Amino acid sequence: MSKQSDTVVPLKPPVTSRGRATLGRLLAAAEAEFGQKGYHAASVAGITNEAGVGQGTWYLYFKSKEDAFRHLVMDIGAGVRRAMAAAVASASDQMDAERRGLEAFVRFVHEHPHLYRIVQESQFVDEALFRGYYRNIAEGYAAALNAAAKRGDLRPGDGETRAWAIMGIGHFLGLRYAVWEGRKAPEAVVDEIMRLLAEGMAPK
Amino acid sequence: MSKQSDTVVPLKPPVTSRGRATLGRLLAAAEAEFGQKGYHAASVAGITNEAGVGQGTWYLYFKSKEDAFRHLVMDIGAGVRRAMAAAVASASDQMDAERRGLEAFVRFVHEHPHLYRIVQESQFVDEALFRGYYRNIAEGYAAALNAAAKRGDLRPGDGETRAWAIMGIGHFLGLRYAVWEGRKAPEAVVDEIMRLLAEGMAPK
DNA sequence: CTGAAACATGAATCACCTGTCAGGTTTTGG
DNA sequence: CCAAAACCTGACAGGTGATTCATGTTTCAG
Repeated sequence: MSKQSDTVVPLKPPVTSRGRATLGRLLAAAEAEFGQKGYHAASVAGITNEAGVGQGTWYLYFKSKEDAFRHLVMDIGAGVRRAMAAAVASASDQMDAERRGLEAFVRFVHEHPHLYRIVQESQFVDEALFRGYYRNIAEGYAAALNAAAKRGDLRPGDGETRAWAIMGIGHFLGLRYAVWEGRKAPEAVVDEIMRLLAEGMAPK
Repeated sequence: MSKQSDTVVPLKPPVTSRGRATLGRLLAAAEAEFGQKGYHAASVAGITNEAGVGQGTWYLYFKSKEDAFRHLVMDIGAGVRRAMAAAVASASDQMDAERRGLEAFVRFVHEHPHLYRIVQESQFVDEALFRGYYRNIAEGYAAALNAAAKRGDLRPGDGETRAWAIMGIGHFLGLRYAVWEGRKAPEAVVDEIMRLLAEGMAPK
């Protein structure tokens, strides 16, 4: 079913401005179609139709439907990491970084409403791609948490487990608010989450 | 694309034991096929073939491919809630319930490896079904957390936000260990998560 | 034992999809 | 301006898939 992700071939960029415009429309249409219908239900005909080009044009820019989908997933992953890294850069301490990261993530999802569905679908297209998406995020995150713990910015504890746990919290936060309700997370909710992350919820 | 979930018609159970056996094989085959390939890539022919029956037989038991899928999602949701409720029933206090619930969830996923993919796919088949799956779990959970806070078993705080946050943690815990590695979560990992939930990670 | 109800079949229908290709049109470098 | 390169097209070949249906076979109450 799914080919290995190392078969990805970078698409050579178009040379003319007409070509760049066409590619741009195709990418936008593909993101919308894949995001709305999922990988298998999305059709190349639907995408090219929405982009306003002939069906054959698709194959000037992508090796196949699967190839394009893979690029989309990797682009999205890179975008998430970039947005969060930027948001966290100016944090004063690690707990501040957590809040900024969480908010930046929800904001990114809000701006890329197809993100969840595309990433989720990737597991049916290429399992390695799907795992890689999360592992890439988790890896850098775990390292940051471990460094923070070492420097006393967090209580001692395993950064990897913490990273996956907080990713889970962020995932559902984004799902509920950005994806389902099309808005950013209410401040009270982020406050409550930060309280949970900072002090837990066990009675004293 | 996706019909409303209120059109679900309960399938009338077969009368003879032969019929019940056939339905059982069909359901098992459907769960495996949908779980491995996703909704759209799974085929009725593949399912009936795996179940060892003719293609037409499928339509004696299900109104359509979509109808069967819907039933599968609802069955899985009910199973998750039942397993977790049972695990939590004997807890001594709320933090104990958290640990038991988390472990029960990962155990359930471990025993139902197709759960994640089937639930994730449901959003492309019927969005309301997908949201309902999580909302159903969250609702009861939030109520339990609020009650625990009221009785002093947890620090004061919003149960709903806590419920979604902990669901997120559980989701990624199940994904990493039960789904990806086919095992239960290591005790050290659960310990670390419980520490995070109980006391947080901010420096004192 | 028997007739009606339940259950089973797989070929056929109709719809739709990916990827290709022969034959255009548009853009660009010189 | 002009030839070469880039870009575009949409019909078509070769498939797959969901659902129906005419024709059986099996089960069971009476």
